[in-house]
Amino acid sequence: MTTEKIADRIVATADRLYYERGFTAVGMAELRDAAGVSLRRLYMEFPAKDAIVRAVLEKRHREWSESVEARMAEVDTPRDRLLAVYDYLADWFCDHDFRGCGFINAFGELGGEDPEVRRIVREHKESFQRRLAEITTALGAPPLLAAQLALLAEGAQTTAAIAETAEAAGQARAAAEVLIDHALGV
Amino acid sequence: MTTEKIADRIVATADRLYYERGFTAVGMAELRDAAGVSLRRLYMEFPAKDAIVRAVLEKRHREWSESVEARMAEVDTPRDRLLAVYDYLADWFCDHDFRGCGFINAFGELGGEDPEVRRIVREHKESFQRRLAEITTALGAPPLLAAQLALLAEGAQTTAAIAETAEAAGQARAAAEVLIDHALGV
DNA sequence: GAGTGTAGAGAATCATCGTTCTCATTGCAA
DNA sequence: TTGCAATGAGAACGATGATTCTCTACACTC
Repeated sequence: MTTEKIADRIVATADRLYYERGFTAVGMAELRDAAGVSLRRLYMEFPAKDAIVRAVLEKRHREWSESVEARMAEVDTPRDRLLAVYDYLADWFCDHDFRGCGFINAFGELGGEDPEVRRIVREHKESFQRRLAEITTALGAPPLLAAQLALLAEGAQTTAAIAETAEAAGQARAAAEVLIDHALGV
Repeated sequence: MTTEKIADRIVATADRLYYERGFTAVGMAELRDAAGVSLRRLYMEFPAKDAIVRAVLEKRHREWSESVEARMAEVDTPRDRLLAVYDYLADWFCDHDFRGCGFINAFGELGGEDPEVRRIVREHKESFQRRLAEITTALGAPPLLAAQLALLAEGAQTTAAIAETAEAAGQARAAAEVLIDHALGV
């Protein structure tokens, strides 16, 4: 296996473990076992645990963006593209191992001590909001709408995780429809 | 100082430290120093760190409920009571040391391993939503509205923490107005 | 086939954490 | 004053974590 493949497997394994149980709760020895590599190899691929955490967050950012983009690409109008976000959330919330937004979790757990984590999480959320703003602009709605739709998505993620139900996605979608229509003066 | 006062001071100190930096990042020795008690006294008041974490979350729940309730009591109509939530958030977000919702942070950091933390966080959020539902009912609006207003509040808290701006409160308030009016058929 | 470098397995190291223990001190009761 | 219980200060303990080191085995070069 090439060295990138190994790094990828480490990151994928770390992502799963960190997301399930938290960053601090999962040690390097457990990651080594789960990824099926030696400790030495772990430290050959990444200089320290921090670097793995960052790589995990960056991978998660790419995957989130791709998944949302794929959902949006399935529909034809800007309005439906905005609503596609909540349909994606509805599916995600049904995942057996859904445990909230990994970035919010990272922010809560590590953000107090690690400015780099804060930066990555902030950029992730900014990028999502920018994408929504592109679409609201295409709709002819103000950027305020994009910010509000983002609030609904954030709230739905934490609420679904904590309540352990998927219903927040549908509630957010319904609210989004009202806000969109109102912003368009319907 | 009486033993309850000491326990209170320990909990208040722990709350501040845990909220600022995270639960795992703050050890018992640091808490001992900051609270100005002996390690022995710490363990006389609480059997283990878990118990302090739980006491912190329970105190935070009482304070949140009281603060929101106080804001609601300042206004006269159910509609204004709902909107008072976002005014409270707007003030809170301006706090120099605001770092998001302590319950969401606890859920992200400890929820993966500690079912008791999950339970406390879930009950906190349920209680908030129940309170909103009482008011939407008084307004003659369906429970769906309460859930949607809660999503906005949750989203605003995480967004304000991550973006390090207070503007999410105003955005959520404006969205809430639209949703309330729509629910009432205005 | 001998020699060299690379990597795996896991022991060793060093720090830190939660928790308990020791012991000297203090406040108080008889 | 003497004896006793309670407490503070902090050392000790056992576990665990991140990181590094050792040593062995194997693959590849000449």
